Amino acid sequence: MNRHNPDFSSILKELGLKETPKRRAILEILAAEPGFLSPEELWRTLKARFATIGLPTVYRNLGELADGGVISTIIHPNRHLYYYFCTRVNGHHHHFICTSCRRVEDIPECSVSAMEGEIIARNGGAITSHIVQLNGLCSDCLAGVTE
Amino acid sequence: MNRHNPDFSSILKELGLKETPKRRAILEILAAEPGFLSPEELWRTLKARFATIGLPTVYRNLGELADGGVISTIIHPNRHLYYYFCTRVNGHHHHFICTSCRRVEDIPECSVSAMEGEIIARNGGAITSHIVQLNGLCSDCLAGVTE
DNA sequence: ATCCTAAAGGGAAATCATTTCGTTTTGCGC
DNA sequence: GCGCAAAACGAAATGATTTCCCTTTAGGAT
Ligand SMILES: [Mn+2]
Ligand SMILES: [Mn+2]
Ligand SMILES: [Zn+2]
Ligand SMILES: [Zn+2]
Repeated sequence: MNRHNPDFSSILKELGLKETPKRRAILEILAAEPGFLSPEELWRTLKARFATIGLPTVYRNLGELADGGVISTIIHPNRHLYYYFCTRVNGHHHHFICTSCRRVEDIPECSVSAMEGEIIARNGGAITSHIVQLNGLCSDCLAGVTE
Repeated sequence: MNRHNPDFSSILKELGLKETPKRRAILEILAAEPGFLSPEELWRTLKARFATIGLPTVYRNLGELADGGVISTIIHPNRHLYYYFCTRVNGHHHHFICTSCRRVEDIPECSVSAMEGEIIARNGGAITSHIVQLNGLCSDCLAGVTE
């Protein structure tokens, strides 16, 4: 039930998604991966396990799982899609991504929620969502650079 | 020199960009716009002023100006490009965007910089940049919805 | 165990925002 | 004014992502 042993059956059931071999494989691969993956990279890994699997299947599943909050998207300067296994049910949090090795680390505290109140008080309106992502070098990559 | 009367000549000179009529028009249109624009929308406006202007010219200029920090990009769920006039020289800050009318408002305080220190202390590594964007409804759109 | 049906997958093709390319024009320092 | 690098043109290419239509499958009901 932790990051490397989540209960995929329950997760999919709650989302109303059928538990198919490919869907499960997508979750397994993502959950085992310390960094974010592109749909195409995931597809290459999947093709080693399945005789036939289409790229549209990968896109479709990633989209559904992201909508369901089981995986999260990464914002990349190249504006391509990247996904990371991180369920929303772990509570609201954000991510630090290493631009060198792609590793993703959780940032448990959310800096925005604390100030939402005063922002609304000042500007009016309503905040429905927010995006926070820290980019940089993880400790390993930083050590490699400065070594 | 405020938002609606910036010194485009100086800005472009500092960036080492020539002051062409089209480049100036792009800045003027963006600076007069309260919300974010797509390259294509900007192009349509520009075509009213110039007999010929290519979409690649718009993309190229937007890219250069964003690289130079004169305009900033908006993160949109549809993953298309949107730009907003907001110079980096105004100091580090972030934006609240109205998902209904596209209005952009500055958020002067940065919630992330305060916590960067402890994040690094905990995880190691180095933070090189961060993304923060608040999405919601501006006061006008909220009033319209609830009226 | 078999049926049934909506959901899922396959694969080829389309989409279309964005970029590239080769050529022509233009800003601007001298 | 000259010269040249930067800028703009426009047609064409690119390629990540989506659409389409047909086939297969998961899983609840009989
Ligand atoms: Mn996470
Ligand atoms: Mn701003
Ligand atoms: Zn948050
Ligand atoms: Zn900030």
